[in-house]
Amino acid sequence: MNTINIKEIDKKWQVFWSKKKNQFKNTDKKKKFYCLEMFPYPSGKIHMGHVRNYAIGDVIARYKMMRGFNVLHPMGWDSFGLPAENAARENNLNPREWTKKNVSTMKHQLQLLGLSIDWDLEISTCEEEYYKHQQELFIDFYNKGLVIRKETYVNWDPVEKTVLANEQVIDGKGWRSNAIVERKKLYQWFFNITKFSNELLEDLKILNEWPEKVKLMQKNWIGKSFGCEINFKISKKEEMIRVYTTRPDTIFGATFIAVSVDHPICESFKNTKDFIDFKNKCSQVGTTEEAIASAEKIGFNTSLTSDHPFIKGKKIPIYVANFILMDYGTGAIFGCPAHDQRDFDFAKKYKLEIIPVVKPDEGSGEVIDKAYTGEGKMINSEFLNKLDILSAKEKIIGEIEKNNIGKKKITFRLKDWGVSRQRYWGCPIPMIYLKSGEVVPVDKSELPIKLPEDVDLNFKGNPLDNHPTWKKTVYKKTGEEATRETDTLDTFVDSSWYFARFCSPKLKDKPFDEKSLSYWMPVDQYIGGIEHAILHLLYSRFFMRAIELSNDNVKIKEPFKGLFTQGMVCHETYKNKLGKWLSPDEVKKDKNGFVSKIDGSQVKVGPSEAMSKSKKNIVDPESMIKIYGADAVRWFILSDSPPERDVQWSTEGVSAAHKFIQRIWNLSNNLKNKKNDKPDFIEQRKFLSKFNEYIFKLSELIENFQLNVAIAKIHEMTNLLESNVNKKIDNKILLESLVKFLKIMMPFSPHLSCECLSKIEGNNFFENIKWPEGDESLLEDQEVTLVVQINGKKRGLIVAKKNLSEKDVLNKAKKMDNIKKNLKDKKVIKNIFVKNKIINFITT
RNA sequence: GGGCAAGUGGCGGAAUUGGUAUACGCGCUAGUCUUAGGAACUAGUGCCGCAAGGCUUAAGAGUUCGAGUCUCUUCUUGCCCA
Repeated sequence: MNTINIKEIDKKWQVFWSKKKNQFKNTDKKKKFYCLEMFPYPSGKIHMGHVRNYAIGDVIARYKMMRGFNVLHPMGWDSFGLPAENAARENNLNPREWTKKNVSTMKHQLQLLGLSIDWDLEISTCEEEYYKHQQELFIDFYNKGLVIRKETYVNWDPVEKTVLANEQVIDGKGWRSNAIVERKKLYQWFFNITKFSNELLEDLKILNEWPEKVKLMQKNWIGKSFGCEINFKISKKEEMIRVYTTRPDTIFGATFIAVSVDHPICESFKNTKDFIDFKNKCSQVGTTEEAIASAEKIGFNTSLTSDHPFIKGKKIPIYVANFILMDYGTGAIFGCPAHDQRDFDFAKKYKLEIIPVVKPDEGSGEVIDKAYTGEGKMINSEFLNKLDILSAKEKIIGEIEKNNIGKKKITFRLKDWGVSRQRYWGCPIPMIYLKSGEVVPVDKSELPIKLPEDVDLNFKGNPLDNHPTWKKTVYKKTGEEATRETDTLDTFVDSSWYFARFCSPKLKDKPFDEKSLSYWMPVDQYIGGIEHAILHLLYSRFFMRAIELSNDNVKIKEPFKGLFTQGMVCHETYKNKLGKWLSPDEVKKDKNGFVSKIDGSQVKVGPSEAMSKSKKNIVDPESMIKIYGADAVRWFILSDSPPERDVQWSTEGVSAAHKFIQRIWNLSNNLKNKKNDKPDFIEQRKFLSKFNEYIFKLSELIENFQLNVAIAKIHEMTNLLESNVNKKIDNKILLESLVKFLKIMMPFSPHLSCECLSKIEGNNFFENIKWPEGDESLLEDQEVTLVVQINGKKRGLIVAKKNLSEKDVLNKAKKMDNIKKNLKDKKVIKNIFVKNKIINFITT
């Protein structure tokens, strides 16, 4: 036995593949396969999450290539973003330098994994060659009315001095800075994603290769709701307040009206001190639904009242309330405290009337300490009484439309996508401001609008705005002086079309070549983390539609045909006596558990959690590759758990994978040098039949993403091969099987497979590597094991040829000792026979 | 509070979709070889029992010749939304 030299072999094949530039280009242009993994942010080093993501993708890409597909498997860098700015500030260098250094480190690390990536297609979003085209797309979208500028309240992060998207606000705090978010009014650029609200929702139905879970999350995010607009007349005035509600059935329980602080009716008292104070109070709460829902409900009494549209003579007070947003619905609601928790809280606080209008099947229907939101029958509602909620809704909407005081309406929760960021390290927005106040796009010939290199990052606020000369420009059409937009684009924009750029990544004059795009798109298999289930995927779906709308030669709406979301990589956590986190490097296993390497003291082992810096439970991929080799690291991360679930990294596991690699190496060497025996044909046939079954199984498992099971089956194949080495089987057949086996392993452990195959088949083995085909005819003479049951209990097994008749099975079963014994003194009333599965005797 | 998953040995997990529960791997136990073992190999390993045998997929019920898988109830955990 000789030991495998993983370092040498890894390097040898990585160099070999990099020279074989077109390893994944197939001559058959019809069968294309675009395999894409979410590209990384160049934060410094790759982590195990990347390893898992790209190992999964590589299995799929290599498998498809072996199946004869023309495979596109590119990689790039999501390289704009705030961390570069922060790091640059700390280290006093340009974000570009920091980013470039990280890209080169991480590229090297990815290459150590032996991925089948075509590095000729590499792109980086912070390079002019990329963002130039993004600016072009921005102008195209603008010309199609898909880019709008509007003044809205934004989530203002006071530490980053920038605007955050709603989804970047977590628990009322900035997702990066963790600072409490404020509300601030600003002019912002928006992508008109709501134009496609309904389409984005409806087309989820055709994405049948997406996880149901992700589709559900998107559906909830888009949030289509049916409701109704109702005009409430302000008492003694001609003005109306238009409210939106999804519960028009509860109109008889309406005891107040609440409007947003920005509602037009506030115009008349907007300069009063009380109102200004109130408004200031409101602005301390973030703009997320969550922040608003959890904040204390406060109101401002306008002293106005409104006439209830269905109860003659009833007047209800009008409040301004902090939980009503101007950009959802109409910015006004009617409050029904009995059946909405927010309204209930509000009514309690301001001592407003609470009238129950829905009575549950049990109980009195009285609403005391909590709003009732369940099913029931209408009460206190005149002509709606006794109806259930749904019928009441229909009836009241009918009445409202008949009386001409409102109409049925569909509303979406989805809002337009604010893309302005007050930051340096992003794509400049190609718009200019004229002296007249007009805002226009720059001429396309002026692109790219480059980022300046000489910026002062220590300036709090927007560095581009602070730059002495950058924003000064000239409007090409008229020659007049103008000012540049100093905001840059949200980095989600960068990642919303990179998949399209990969189809023609070096093209100079256009974002993409339409022909290449229609050939490669959509991405056949997209792979990445579940954390991008909503935003990145939704934005990309929007972008593809926006591109289609602004380019007559593009006819693709959905960018990702298949989607797979992988789980996280976890590791046990360790704490010392003082409660301080210890890293896996700082502890070792002892007879009594884990102890500290430094002082030998006892270490408390905590639950396995997602690897994170704060818990110090990180394992560095590069050092693992150095110890165990690329194949073992890839092998282990795929072997232990289903890819969609979290996996636990363990030293034992990766070491076992390494031992397995060594075992295959030995097996391959032994079989190659084995002397030939006189074959026993029955033995041989048995082996071939079993081996053949695995070939079919493996294809199926890979197609279904059951990579952990695929690896288990490869282990079984190994056991089968090893146990047959010393049996009377023609060596040629064993060797042929070994070659097939090594090809099956290729997508998982390409270095090992290539090394072994090159030794068996010589240096040209790589020219035409195909996935082994199973033999249908061999499946026919498989042996099957039938279960013999008595009253559903297992009493014996019959190993027999496939498709044995009921009669034959029955005869065999009745001859078995255990069956004879158990059937004695009993009368068989019937038997149940399922071909190739079971025979079950039913007795009295 | 609502929605969606999931619950199988000491651990990660498998189960042809209603037909041998615990594949495969880790760990553990014993043995062989070795100067050594954190190497390799061999055997064993769900639980109870000396055995025959019995029991077992979070708990309980139901459908069925037959349930990890289907239905209902309860409990627990995770994720998303509020």
